Amino acid sequence: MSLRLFNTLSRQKEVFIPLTDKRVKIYVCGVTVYDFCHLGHARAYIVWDVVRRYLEFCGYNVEYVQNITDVDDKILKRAQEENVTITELTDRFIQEYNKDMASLNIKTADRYPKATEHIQGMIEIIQSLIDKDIAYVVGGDVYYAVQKFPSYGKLSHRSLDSMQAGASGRVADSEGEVKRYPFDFALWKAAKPGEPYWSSPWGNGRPGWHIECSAMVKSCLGETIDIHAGGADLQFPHHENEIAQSEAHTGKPLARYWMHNGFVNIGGQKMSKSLKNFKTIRSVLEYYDPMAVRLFILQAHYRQPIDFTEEAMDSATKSWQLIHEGLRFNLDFAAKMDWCKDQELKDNQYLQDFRAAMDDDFNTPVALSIVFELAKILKKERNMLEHGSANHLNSHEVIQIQQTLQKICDTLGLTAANSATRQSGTLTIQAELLDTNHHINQTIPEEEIQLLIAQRKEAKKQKNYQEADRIRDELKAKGIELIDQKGGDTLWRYIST
RNA sequence: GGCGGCAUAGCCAAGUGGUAAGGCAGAGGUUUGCAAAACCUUUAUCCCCCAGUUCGAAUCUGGGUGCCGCCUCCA
Repeated sequence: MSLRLFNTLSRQKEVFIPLTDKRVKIYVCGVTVYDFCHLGHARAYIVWDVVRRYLEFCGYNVEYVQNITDVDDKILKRAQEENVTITELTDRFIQEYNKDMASLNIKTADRYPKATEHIQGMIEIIQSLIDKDIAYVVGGDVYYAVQKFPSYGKLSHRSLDSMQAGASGRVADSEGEVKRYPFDFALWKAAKPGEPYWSSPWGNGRPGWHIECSAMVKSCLGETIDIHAGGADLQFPHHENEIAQSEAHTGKPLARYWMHNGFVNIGGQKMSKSLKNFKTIRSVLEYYDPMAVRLFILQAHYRQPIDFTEEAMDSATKSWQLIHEGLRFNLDFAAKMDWCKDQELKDNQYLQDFRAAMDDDFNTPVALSIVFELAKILKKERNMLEHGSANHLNSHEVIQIQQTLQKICDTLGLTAANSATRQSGTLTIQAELLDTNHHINQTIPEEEIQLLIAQRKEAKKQKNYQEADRIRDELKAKGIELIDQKGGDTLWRYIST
């Protein structure tokens, strides 16, 4: 089996063959840092994170570059509104971006080039396009003449004719039109008074939006890369224009594979800046576990739209608990099982099924069905033990299943590490695990819980069920759940959310 | 107007020619003083509608209906 992925260029699934054996160069269009990240960003970067992790799982050496747009009209506007410099503004939101990504367990890119650090590279490309008579200067602006690039439209599969016919009203009426042709786009914009600027052969100004990616791809990864990815909304015009710039400049294909992720909808409607219906990542994380968010996103295929609803998130939250319990198995039961460490993970049917799913254009919903299967086995074993029954798988089998689950979850970026969970009161729990759960409402000391449990046991013995139930209710109100075992013993744990 | 996507159980969602994965929710049972937790079992004769191709279609073809997106800053 080999990896096949959907290439926007051909609109087909293609076998993935990297430019250089065992190395993959990926460039992902990053954020414009003038505001908090929203769920759409979460989806995009989770999806590309999984693509990257899977390629690494397959043994590729992945070079992952994601740019930061730190100069553009919106940044300028926001900086003016807040009366700060653009650097102050962008530095702040880069920090916020990093926090959001870390909470979602998104691996950091190998490089985060900033637009402002690549102005010289942009100027060089623009100059070469002018020299080739593909770009033209008007006043202090420079525009790209799309009609000079014969394959313009090949990515988004549209022709200049059809766009002009359709856009009718919109195309003609832009203010102060100095372009020779409606779909020509800016490579360089002359600075208006009071705006930050860089000097250039065409006067003081700043780069257009699209040119930065052309310059940064070239500088960081080279003239042709393997995968160029981004949200579906970047397909046109952003990526189309990048292709026009880079390929006219180098004469070589910019990327072999173009991948685009679907949107996040809110109540069936696209979440967007203009509709003002977007939800920020941190506002969502106030209510939901970050891994539930990841699961919510990976439960649909990356090219399909997903609808963010409370119901879907509740479902994902509960689903995550199942996986989480599977992942926690080794932590909770390492001491109980006849645990042989350092056992090597052997290839098995689950891993093969996982590969088959992911090889088919990153079919994470199917991959997750395998995760659920594994997690259920472990959860069951765990509960058998917790409820005092004997386990029925031998430790060797359990370890293999545990490690398989761990491996697959690592590849999907699902981790138990930064996720709150229930915690059992009487079972051996490793210190490191306790550390991760300190934010759980630790309201009552353990001794007190044990005392109440003992009192309840005594009440039950005397058939004083009213008192026994009262104690049970009292603990429940404090977030503690009792588990009566078969032999008459009682365990406790925090109620899972 | 141009281009594209989607329509599968109460909800979410795979499958894309061989007789419906998975998650959530629901139901029944075992257990229990009663619960909870847990465990076991179970939940679409059918995949928007019509016609066609085929031994056979949710899956292919033609037509229809509905929803959504891109063409404008956007992940």
